[in-house]
Amino acid sequence: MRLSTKGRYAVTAMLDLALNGKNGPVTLAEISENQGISLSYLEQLFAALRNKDLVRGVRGPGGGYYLGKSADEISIANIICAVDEWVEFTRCGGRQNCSGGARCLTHTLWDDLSSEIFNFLADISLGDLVRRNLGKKEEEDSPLSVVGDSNSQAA
Amino acid sequence: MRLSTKGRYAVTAMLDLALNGKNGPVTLAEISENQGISLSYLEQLFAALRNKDLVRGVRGPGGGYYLGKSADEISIANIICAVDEWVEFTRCGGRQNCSGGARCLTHTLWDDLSSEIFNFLADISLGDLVRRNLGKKEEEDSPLSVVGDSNSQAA
DNA sequence: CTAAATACCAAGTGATTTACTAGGTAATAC
DNA sequence: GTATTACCTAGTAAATCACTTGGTATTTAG
Repeated sequence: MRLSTKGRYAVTAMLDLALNGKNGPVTLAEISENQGISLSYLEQLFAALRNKDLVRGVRGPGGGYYLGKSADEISIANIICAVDEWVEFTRCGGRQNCSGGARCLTHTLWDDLSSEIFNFLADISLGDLVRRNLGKKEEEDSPLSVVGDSNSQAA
Repeated sequence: MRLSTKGRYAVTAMLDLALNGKNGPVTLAEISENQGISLSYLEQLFAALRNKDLVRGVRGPGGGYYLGKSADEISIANIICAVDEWVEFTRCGGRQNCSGGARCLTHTLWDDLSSEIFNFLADISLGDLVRRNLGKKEEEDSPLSVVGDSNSQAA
């Protein structure tokens, strides 16, 4: 699993689309304005998202983008994998002199960890994030946050 | 949370160190040989790890590296944060015209998600991975894997 | 005391990625 | 028909990646 700023841009843009696309398509110009991402960069990201059927574009005036499927069917892992091409880390494709050595021991461990992270992100859907956000908007000061307090201990 | 190949190199190297460092220090030359990582690149990674007290170096013949603390006290998040400098994603540092707009809504959501991923990795220690690996070595074909089958569905 | 082994350090490098700009073409609503 | 939108291609400065080169500092073995 590769998790870079590019993936964050994509997740952020998709979140914006999910939040604002309730009635009618959302233009990339709006997302660009909302999220402060350059229009052309968004076009590149959405080309990748379109290839994976995560979004659907409509041309012409009044056009824009819809989600390609329901927000509940789109996981964060889907989004990140669409724009951040998966790169194979281990050089030994199972074969080679690597098998059996101490080298593949850690490779296997890393692969397991990698799967765990992937599954973690695959379990969170765009719909989850939207509901989470709406809940926050309405309760505002209710201490019932699903995601924990998240006072940026991730720094 | 930034998760790139650089972080994987660091985690892999630390895993190698934890597995082979039971008696006496492990040299970077050994890790380089075991894991197929260039010696000088390892030196750079270990410089960062040393700064965070995750490893301790011993010079001279018979020298090498020890873990800076017990494997149970070192989380995967610790390792990745040591080598992959944390980059702030949102441009609005809380202030600015951003607050209140639809922009910060998704920013907040991303921050929450980011925290979740961080906490997830902060909950896995090097010691966990080592025990996981030893378990696998001894049971080999027992279907009691802690991490699931992980037949690379993360691809 | 000397030589070898190791950590430690600094500079540079080609390849790739990032986020962007520029300059289009294609389809559609009005 | 014209404006608006998606869609496409090429290029680019800056950063990052993984590595090479060429050292210096410290410690052990002999």
